[in-house]
Amino acid sequence: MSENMANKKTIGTKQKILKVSSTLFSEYGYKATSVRKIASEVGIRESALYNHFKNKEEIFLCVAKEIFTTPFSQNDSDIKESALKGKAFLQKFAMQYKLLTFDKNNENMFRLLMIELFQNKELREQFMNEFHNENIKVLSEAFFIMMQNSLIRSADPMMVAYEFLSTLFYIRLQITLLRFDSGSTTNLSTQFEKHVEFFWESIRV
Amino acid sequence: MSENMANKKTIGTKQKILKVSSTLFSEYGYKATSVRKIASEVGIRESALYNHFKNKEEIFLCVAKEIFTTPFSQNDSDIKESALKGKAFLQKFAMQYKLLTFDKNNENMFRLLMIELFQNKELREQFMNEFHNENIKVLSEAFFIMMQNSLIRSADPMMVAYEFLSTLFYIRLQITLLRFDSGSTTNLSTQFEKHVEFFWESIRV
DNA sequence: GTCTATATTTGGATAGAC
DNA sequence: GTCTATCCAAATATAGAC
Repeated sequence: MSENMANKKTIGTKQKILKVSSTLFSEYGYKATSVRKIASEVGIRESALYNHFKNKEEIFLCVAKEIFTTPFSQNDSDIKESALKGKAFLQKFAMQYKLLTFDKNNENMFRLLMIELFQNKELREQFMNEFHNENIKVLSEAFFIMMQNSLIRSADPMMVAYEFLSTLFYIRLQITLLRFDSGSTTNLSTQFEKHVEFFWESIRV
Repeated sequence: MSENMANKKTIGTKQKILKVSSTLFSEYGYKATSVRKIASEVGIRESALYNHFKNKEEIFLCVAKEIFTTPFSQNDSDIKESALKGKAFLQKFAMQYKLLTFDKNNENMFRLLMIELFQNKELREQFMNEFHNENIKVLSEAFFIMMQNSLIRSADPMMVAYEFLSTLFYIRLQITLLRFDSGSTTNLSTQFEKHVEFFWESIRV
């Protein structure tokens, strides 16, 4: 409780290191981010960093841990209920996805994920498990329920989930790319909604 | 003509540098690939590299140039003809995409693109233009023709193209990720075909 | 916990002999 | 064109004073 405020200096520094590192790693990647730059932006000397972290990699792992901590899923009973709403469920799901896309912190973590995806085997596995499989699971359960209730045409629920998710991912990637260059995303920002519209027309009975 | 064979040593070395660099860059990215490693794998000293390229960046640019040189498009008359075939056109397009996904050289270039996408503004622009827009253009023209001929339901052709392309991209990314870890892609390898099946059912009248 | 100073490694690049 | 030798800069990390 009082740990948060107790010796603010220590905790503050460690948190500041993580915040700065998070920004730098997600902008330049692991290799191109030097501890020098981190220390400099935090406002301390490099040697002082090592009072808080064993080495550069430990800082990175600490930052990377947050990539997949975004709670995003709904519990099972929630799904069953939501799925019965058909299109509204898809809208809700897509809106959550859109929210993450435009959330500053999630945006950074998504970029970091993309940058390090082919450099880090563990990230690849987490991407597959927690990013892909987790979403597929939720979605295919929902689509299964919709099929049972004849809201949508009959098909492999996993396949439908895959189709729905892949486009969400692609939209997110494109938006993140544009925002990285401070480009306008006005055209793309409605893409999530359009996707739901198109997709619902594609599957409804 | 005889340039290919004339002084094979010189040309051979330059080509070998590019080949080795291509592999290393697409595995570790620009920053994490050292000229030392390149020279070592080529079998020459670092200093000898500089007889062929001005510096490391020039090597990279030379390699990166090949990312978007994959001929993939068909000419316009071809499209009009193919589009009339409806589903067969989609199958053909998806098969070309699949071929690129599993082609060793294209696979490397795709990985390099993904690794450097957020590190290199020019690559981002090329990705948007030559990778995304080019495909969207071809596809939306085809879908437009299909709509005119009442082969598919009426909708925004660009939107339909976007939906079709995004899933292809996602499949490619997943397969490339799995293959990087020497994982099995048997489940995913039929995903392209399944995608076409599902998508055609979604849009046909 | 932070600083100065320093050790050590790695990486990009050049000069000049052969 | 390639080699040896060398330089210089940048980066990770540690030791010890304050």
